[in-house]
Amino acid sequence: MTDSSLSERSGLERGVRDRLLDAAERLFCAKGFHGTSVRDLTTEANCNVAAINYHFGGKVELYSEMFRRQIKLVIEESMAVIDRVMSSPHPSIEALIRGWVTAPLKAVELNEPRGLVLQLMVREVLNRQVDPERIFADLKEVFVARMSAAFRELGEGLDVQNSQLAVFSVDALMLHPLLFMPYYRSWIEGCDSDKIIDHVVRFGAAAIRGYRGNQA
Amino acid sequence: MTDSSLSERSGLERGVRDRLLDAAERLFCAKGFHGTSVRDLTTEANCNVAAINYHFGGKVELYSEMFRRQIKLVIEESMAVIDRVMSSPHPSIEALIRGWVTAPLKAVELNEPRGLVLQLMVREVLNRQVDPERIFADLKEVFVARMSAAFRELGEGLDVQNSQLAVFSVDALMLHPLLFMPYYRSWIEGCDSDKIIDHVVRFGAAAIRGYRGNQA
DNA sequence: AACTGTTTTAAACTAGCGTATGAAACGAAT
DNA sequence: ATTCGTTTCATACGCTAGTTTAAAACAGTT
Repeated sequence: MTDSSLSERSGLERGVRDRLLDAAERLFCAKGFHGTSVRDLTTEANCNVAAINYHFGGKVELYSEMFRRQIKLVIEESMAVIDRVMSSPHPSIEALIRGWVTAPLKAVELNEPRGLVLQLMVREVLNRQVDPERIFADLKEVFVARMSAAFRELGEGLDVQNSQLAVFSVDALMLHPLLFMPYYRSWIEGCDSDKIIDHVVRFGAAAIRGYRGNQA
Repeated sequence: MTDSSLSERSGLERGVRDRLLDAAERLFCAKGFHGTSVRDLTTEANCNVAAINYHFGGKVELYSEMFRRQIKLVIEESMAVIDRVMSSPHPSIEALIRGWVTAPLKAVELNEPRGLVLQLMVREVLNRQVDPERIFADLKEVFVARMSAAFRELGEGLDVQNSQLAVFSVDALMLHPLLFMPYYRSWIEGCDSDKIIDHVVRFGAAAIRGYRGNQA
């Protein structure tokens, strides 16, 4: 049996299964699904080609397994930020948005995995190698619900639908530079990640504040 | 010689070259670059496998050729919208944003090529099959410059950098539902494309209006 | 030491890809 | 009618992909 619990051992010497997941994380994020071959993966993990099929059943199964592991981390981190900001002495829309977008945008500027995974998430939704519903189920139930509730607390006058749309829109404001950072930097003079973060915070907060007044 | 001018003929009976470009438009948008094989393309265009290499030199060249043709259309259409709104009796930020985002979002809801190409553009930037600089050169020079100037005219108090960032952000507000429309519809109750368009207009306009006051 | 179930290995397999080739068909000009 | 450049065709090539196989290595149990 290919029981995953068998692979959780000391930590010093990781098993083939875990080494493959690590390799998948690095290579898929860097070169995408089609750009990464099973031979790339197995040489990176120092194991035989057959190991992928033995442990996971195939290339796509390894892919979605790695994906689930990463999404879980991203969601937990985001939830922690919401809790921290909302339980601070003076929570504000600005602080909430800043807490949300800073880590990913900084990460993508430094080519750290945290940012690359988010890029890959978008790429994945567009390329449809994996059923997205299975992967994003938690995102909807947990994150959108929690964040839109926070928006309703801070920006008075938002109803449920408006606040959910606002969450999507702030996500848009973050994802856009996350995907197109190089264009921001080369097309807009004197534009670095700090400038972008400040802009997103101001732009998003202004939108939420002014949203109510602009009915119809 | 593979002269492209030869292929511009009556229009009733299109040549192989044009049929291939049409097939490329349909198939690449639907299934992506890797998901579409040269055999898919040539059977869709009713021609021999070798035709792609003969007329374009290879699969990627056909891909970027189709891409250029589409981008040109998108840019021309967007510029026309700017001109129309800005020369109307009472131009407003709302009208400008609405003119910009309505066509693409409506198109993607109806699965029309206009919207699918925009999705493909994003996918392309992320997958890097083609040098993006070559494709997006016009976008920068023409569109961003023109739209940010319009923003400066309408939303007083914006400097050059702010207005450029605002253009990127409104682009973000449009691209996000364009990419994730299914999630909007299923996660947010009672959400259709009209609701989304209204939201983007209100959200974006409120952001630009309130932007100035929120300095630092 | 022999048995047992699991994991790893080298090698082969099948399928599909993009591309290349050389001959045949075509069309206009002489 | 012949020539000549262009286009189309059937077919084959070389390669790499993901997967499978069957034997060997391993670890734990009796």
